[in-house]
Amino acid sequence: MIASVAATSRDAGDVFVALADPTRRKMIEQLSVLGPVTITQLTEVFPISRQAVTKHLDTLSDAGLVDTERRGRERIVTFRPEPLHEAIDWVAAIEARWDRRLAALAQFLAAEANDRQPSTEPTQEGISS
Amino acid sequence: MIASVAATSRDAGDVFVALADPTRRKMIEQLSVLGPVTITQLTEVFPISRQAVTKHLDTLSDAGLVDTERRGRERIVTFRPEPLHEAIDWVAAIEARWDRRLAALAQFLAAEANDRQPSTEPTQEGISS
DNA sequence: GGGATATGCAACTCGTATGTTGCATTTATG
DNA sequence: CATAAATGCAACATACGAGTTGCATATCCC
Repeated sequence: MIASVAATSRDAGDVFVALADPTRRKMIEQLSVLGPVTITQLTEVFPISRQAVTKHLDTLSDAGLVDTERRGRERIVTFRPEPLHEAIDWVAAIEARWDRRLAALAQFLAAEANDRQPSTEPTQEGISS
Repeated sequence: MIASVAATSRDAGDVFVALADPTRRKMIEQLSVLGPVTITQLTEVFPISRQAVTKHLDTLSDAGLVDTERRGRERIVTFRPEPLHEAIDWVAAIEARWDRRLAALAQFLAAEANDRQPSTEPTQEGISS
């Protein structure tokens, strides 16, 4: 099951890059409320040129966060929330590792307090150089 | 309740900026597994100079994702997962808005299908220009 | 004390992200 | 059909991020 990886081969990092810019975050906020809008309509909301908006949309598109569709002479931009899960998954994995490490450390300390022969050492308490 | 805002006044955007760089994400992954390490120890893991590592740590520190503490001639770097929640909260808020909008749209369409007098319109179906 | 180790500070290069402006192209419309 | 509207394409300016190197400072250890 290779599924869930788009054809244009995005990267989880692309989502973070897309979210790193405040203007793009505001764009996503707008799109999540307004629903599908035109590039020109979206430009009216921001104090930057239409071309700047288009570039931001390109970045959001690379991250899979927006989907565009030509309709006559205008282009409809639609928000796509799915890639946000990739970001959340990464964050969740980090927190899981951290919690696991803390648990292992707590267990190690408890074992050391009871006994003087710790059988199960935590993965690593810092690097032993 | 102004609480939970650090003294150095971070921004939720700082977290996204910190996570936007692949090297910094790998640093966080390392820190979440290794636990507190020295700058020099952390540098040994990456193919970049110590100064480059320090700059990344500064960015992570600005985001509140790491905490450093001087110990003798060395500096101990510790991972701080708390700010990650700010990022998750932002994402969750966006998804909530989107879902709310979809629900309102579905309700609107259902009402229009049954009756010809939609009483409760969705917030907005695109911009009516 | 003196050398080795760990870090801090500053200047510099290089690439690219952000934004602009000008012009061309396509489509809708009176 | 002629014009306005919406967008695409390309060149340009500017700022900042990522990384490097050189040197200074502080601390540990023999």
